[in-house]
Amino acid sequence: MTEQIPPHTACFPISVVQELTSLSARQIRYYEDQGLIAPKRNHGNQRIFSLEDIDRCARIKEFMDKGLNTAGVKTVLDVKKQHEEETSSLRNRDLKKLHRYYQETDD
DNA sequence: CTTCTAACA
DNA sequence: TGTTAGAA
Repeated sequence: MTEQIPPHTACFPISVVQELTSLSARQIRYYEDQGLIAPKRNHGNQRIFSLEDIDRCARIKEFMDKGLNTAGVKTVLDVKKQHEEETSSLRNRDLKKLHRYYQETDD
């Protein structure tokens, strides 16, 4: 009865996002129009957000409050994503090095 | 009652 | 961005 909710599974209505992010429904829908978020829809065409979507909304709000427009937010988010991809690929290289090291060492 | 879209006093 | 009308 204490199962956790996978961050990527969408199951929250816009009202929950409003309470958790202090954003208005208007702003949340605007973010979607601008391509900043892509929440799923249920059979009634209502938006359903995942924890990742909500977290993204909160981060978008931070930048918007700092005066960035939607284009600026897109850029920042893209740069941040690229940085994460780079660091992960670097970790993979380190893992490959370790893998080689142990293959050469253990015999 | 809640959410959606579209439009504008 | 807020708000509102009308539909779902």
